[in-house]
Amino acid sequence: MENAVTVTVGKQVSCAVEITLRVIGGRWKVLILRELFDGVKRFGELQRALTGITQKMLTQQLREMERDGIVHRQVYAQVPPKVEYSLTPLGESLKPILEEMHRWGEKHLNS
Amino acid sequence: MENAVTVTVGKQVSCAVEITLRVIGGRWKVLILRELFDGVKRFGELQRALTGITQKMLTQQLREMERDGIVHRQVYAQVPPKVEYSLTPLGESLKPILEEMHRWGEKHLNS
DNA sequence: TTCCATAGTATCTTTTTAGATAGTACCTTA
DNA sequence: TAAGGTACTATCTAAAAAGATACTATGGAA
Repeated sequence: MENAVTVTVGKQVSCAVEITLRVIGGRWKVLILRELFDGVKRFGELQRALTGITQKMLTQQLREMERDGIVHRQVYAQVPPKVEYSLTPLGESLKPILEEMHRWGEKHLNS
Repeated sequence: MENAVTVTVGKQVSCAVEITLRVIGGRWKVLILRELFDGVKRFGELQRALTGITQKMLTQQLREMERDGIVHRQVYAQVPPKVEYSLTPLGESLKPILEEMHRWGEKHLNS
């Protein structure tokens, strides 16, 4: 958290915390992560679990998470299509953060 | 992180993690927090430290953080005005999360 | 032949978030 | 009398994120 680790300035990142925030930020990513901490899931399973998400949003978020290296996408050459999503080791390494955030959120609720 | 702690559904929060994300999310809050982990700061000091932030944004973010109970606002009845901002104990309790996020962000940079 | 399931794309609209810019109040000092 | 310093508020605009809706491909089953 020291200023020494500052990276870039301006429109860019000025603290490494911002990188993490970009990776897990937004309305859906933490919820997707929660599902995937459970294990491998298919596209449709995720969609059913995340009530309210549109296909477009789910696809878009999963693509970003893949690009960020936290989600692995496994396509099976079948019809109808089958695609499985899972966490990469980097994705798994977010778990302590999410757990801390979860505890904090609960505490905040009752205060 | 268990589904048991789920709170509300729909437009509302479905996991406690989302609460934390709301409190620290956005472009500026983590940076403001970083400044305040350093100690008490005046409005102008914060503005100078956060290169690029507008007064409106700084005021707005600080108000939200105050409403969320993580920032304390101390007004001195002087002219010209003097207002000091500091973290509440609840605000301080975010430090472990931000530290974890910082470590993760750094690791992600070099990978 | 038509329908179904799955995992998408493609557009368009709405909502949210952020930024730019100008104006305010008040006492002190020059 | 005018300017300065501090911490704002008020509008308006731009950009980003999210949402709604419709469309696609493919092979097997009815």
